[in-house]
Amino acid sequence: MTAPIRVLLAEDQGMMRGALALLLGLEEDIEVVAKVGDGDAIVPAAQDAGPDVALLDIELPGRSGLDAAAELRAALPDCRILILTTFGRPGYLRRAMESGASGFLVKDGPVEELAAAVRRVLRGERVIDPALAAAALSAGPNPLTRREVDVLNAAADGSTVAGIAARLHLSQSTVRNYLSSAIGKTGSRNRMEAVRAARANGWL
Amino acid sequence: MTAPIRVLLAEDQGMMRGALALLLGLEEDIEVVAKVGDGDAIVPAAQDAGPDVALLDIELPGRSGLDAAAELRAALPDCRILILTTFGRPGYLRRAMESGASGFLVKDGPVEELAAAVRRVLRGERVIDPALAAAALSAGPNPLTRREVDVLNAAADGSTVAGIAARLHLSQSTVRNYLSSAIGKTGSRNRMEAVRAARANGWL
DNA sequence: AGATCGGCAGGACAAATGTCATGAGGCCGG
DNA sequence: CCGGCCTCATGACATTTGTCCTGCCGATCT
Repeated sequence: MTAPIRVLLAEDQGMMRGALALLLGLEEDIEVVAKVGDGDAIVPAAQDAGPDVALLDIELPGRSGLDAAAELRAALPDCRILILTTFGRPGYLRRAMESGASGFLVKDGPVEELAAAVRRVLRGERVIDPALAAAALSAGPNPLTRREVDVLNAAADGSTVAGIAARLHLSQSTVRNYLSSAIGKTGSRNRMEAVRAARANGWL
Repeated sequence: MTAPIRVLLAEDQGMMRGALALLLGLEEDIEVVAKVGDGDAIVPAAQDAGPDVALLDIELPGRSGLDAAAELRAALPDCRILILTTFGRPGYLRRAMESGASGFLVKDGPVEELAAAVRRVLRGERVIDPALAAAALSAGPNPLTRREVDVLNAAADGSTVAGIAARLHLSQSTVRNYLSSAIGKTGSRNRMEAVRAARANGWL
């Protein structure tokens, strides 16, 4: 028998993290060598543990799993990356692929998929839900500019135009222009809808 | 050895559901007799399987775990209810207790807590994070009226006043009054903040 | 060099939103 | 039976928001 597959697990929910770690550990050929609950801890932990596969959640405290994936790719080129997320948003899948991930799993679907995906990814295969891939392609790329994303993010918590302008060091006019164009691009009628639409597409 | 503890598991995320079921099944004295991913399926499944403990997520498709808890309490008075949720919101805890739950667990914290909580609940103990209980008490009860909650919920997706009024069969003036008072009660400056604040407190 | 795009800003205008005062009816507890 | 609360509704008002147009700058592509 060959050496077990070394897996790094990044997931913020403690119970989920523990459960997945235990499950993967039950597999004969898999060993969880690092468990992390914070996005900023991913790269250091990986450099320390040297995993073969990194299993990354997207929504994490600190930097997101997608951002961490890009850095991990640079720091440990031989480590395969498998994104594991709650939300099968088209933009997430797109960004995951651009960040050099080898696979993209949603947290629905059976647990058995997980170990199977880890093995397939290590073999060099890509693991992507075909329906999700189709959705990502048909949705097209993110139409929002950097600043539009910034402004939507700043607006997401209910800040007023003045507050957003202050936070981003912009004039109120500029903020309203960005908001207006973001609303237009998302086909919405106001910021709330725009934020929701952009979120649903994984554009934030 | 006595008969194993019969557990019903309601959780919408397939991977989480499968992982928890497997983990609980590993315990010698616990048997998962029903797995459910939809709030409306809880009571029927419970009547079918006759569990000793029901482990319920709150955010579910169909009716929420809190609503299901109340019905379950009426249908199977001997079944203990343990709420398992992502969000430790004061209002959730309060409503859980009012619905007759015996315990309230957040999905952070170690997995080992879970089996331990199941056993303790069956023994008649209450399982509640003390810090969370304190927060729930200090936060006080939900200050929003039924209609204010309705209107906030309807506003949460970015609908305009006209849309909300149509959906709730109210006049636009009434909707604006409810919004205004909800904004006042939550200490917010607009609906977005009000929705966020109410959500954070578990008032929706 | 010219065209295009993104970032930034101002002004003017219409529409939506939030506030307030006021008042009707219903229901409950003291 | 009265006071208090909730529901529902108007109208008037100030503020905020969203739209549109104009303009400037720098980067990039052709």
